[in-house]
Amino acid sequence: MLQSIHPLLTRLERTLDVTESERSAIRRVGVQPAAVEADEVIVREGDRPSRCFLVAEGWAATSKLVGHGGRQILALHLAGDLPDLHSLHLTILDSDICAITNCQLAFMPHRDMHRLCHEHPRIADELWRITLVDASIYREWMVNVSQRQALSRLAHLFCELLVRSRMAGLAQDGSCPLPITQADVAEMTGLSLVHVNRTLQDLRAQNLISVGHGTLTVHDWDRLVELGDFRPDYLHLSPVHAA
Amino acid sequence: MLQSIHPLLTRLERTLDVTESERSAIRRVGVQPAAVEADEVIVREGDRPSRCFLVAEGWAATSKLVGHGGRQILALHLAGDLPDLHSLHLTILDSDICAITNCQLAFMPHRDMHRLCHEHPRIADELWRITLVDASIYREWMVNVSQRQALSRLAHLFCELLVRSRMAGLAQDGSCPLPITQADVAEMTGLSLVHVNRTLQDLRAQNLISVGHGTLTVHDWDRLVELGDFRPDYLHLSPVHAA
DNA sequence: CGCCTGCTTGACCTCGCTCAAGGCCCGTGG
DNA sequence: CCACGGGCCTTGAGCGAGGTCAAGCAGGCG
Repeated sequence: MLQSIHPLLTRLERTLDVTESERSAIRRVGVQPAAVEADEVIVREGDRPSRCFLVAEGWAATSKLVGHGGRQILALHLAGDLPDLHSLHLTILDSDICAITNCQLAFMPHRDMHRLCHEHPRIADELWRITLVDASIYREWMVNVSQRQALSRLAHLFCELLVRSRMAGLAQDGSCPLPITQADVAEMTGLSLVHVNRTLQDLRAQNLISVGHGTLTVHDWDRLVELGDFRPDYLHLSPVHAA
Repeated sequence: MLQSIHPLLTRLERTLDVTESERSAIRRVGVQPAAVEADEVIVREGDRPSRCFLVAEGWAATSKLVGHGGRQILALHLAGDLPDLHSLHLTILDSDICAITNCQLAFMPHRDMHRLCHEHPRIADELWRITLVDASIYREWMVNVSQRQALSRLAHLFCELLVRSRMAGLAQDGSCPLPITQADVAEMTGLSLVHVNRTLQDLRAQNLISVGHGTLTVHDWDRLVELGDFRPDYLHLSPVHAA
């Protein structure tokens, strides 16, 4: 159990004004660190976990396999995210969560989390809120995959990634890490790998972005936002971050 | 304020073993009934509601407008559902919610809901869980619109509708109300109206279902499940209902 | 009777998929 | 130092699921 920098505390302080008594309660939540390799499955559909985890470093993804062999990435998790927070109240997992890059994780027992919630309703509310923001992102992704053309779809994804990276403290102005392959992008957007490739070339040719070598750089934010029909309200940023 | 049959109580008793003291606390949540006509907007993207509502009767839908004029239906709400429960912790709504049929609604002030949650953590947890099940359904819908072919996509939708209608006490064996137009189905599945029409004909021709006149009848549940790649775990039914 | 909403059909087109092959980069081992 | 292999990215060619446009039809209601 870390004393000075508890990962959950770090995360909560991003969006909540944590009091001193809350702070020490959070520190009492047990933490079991773990390192996983890229492509490793962290938790699997059908699991009944007794703990949940926070991504301290790296990228993870929630995904589902489909009947005919396809896979859909449903959510991306950056540093500070709690990919299976919902397991606190849903006993059986309905999707896989796997590491996209090498990750540092912090596992925390459900028991401790429940105690924390019941002793500190403000924290319970904030954790609840976090799961609601996740749900809001699902809604927007659904619109993305079902309504937007390939070009807008990728534009929207990159807009979101830049904003969220910035929130996680990973970006500098127009650039953020993008440690994913084109195949991953295909699974996030429901496009084929080949078409993702061609669409990326289109975005590059229009001088909107550069992607490659693990980095995304946005050259023309306004046009990318326009093209991607990106309105960030669905991220429910606190006014501080939206600014 | 209803005494004997409070709509929230009715809903919670479906999935929670409500104690006597909880019961009376729930009854203290103010209820303002309202009737809305089909196609009326109930709450709108950008609103900052100070109350949330339960669908007592009828069908409602959460939807978003897209840049180029399209609309995506993101969720369906049947009797007993709480379409904007997330407004308890997200101040600004990110989608519209509108009535599909004429609806009876029960509005409940956030203030009362928050008091209920803080005095009765089990209820707070159950309401949290309800929002998590909604999120799980978003995940599955995302898979549906992005990965399955039109035929499977509709099959999956109808499987879900029958199961959920049954949970809401609206179905009898293979049949349930389906008070929606083909245009609505198109907006739920991300298909064009024309293609929905043809795909429905295909489903009918295969003797899997009958649709029309406001009713859905499933003739061959097993084959429909197979075709729709339908695995109901994502609905997180309590074992009681899953049976 | 006439209209409006919802369903159906036909014809044509296109966005994105599939299959297949080739290129680039980098790490490994001989 | 070079050969080899494996990810990952790129390109070409052909095809098909589903979109779009346009029109006609059926039934319920004022």
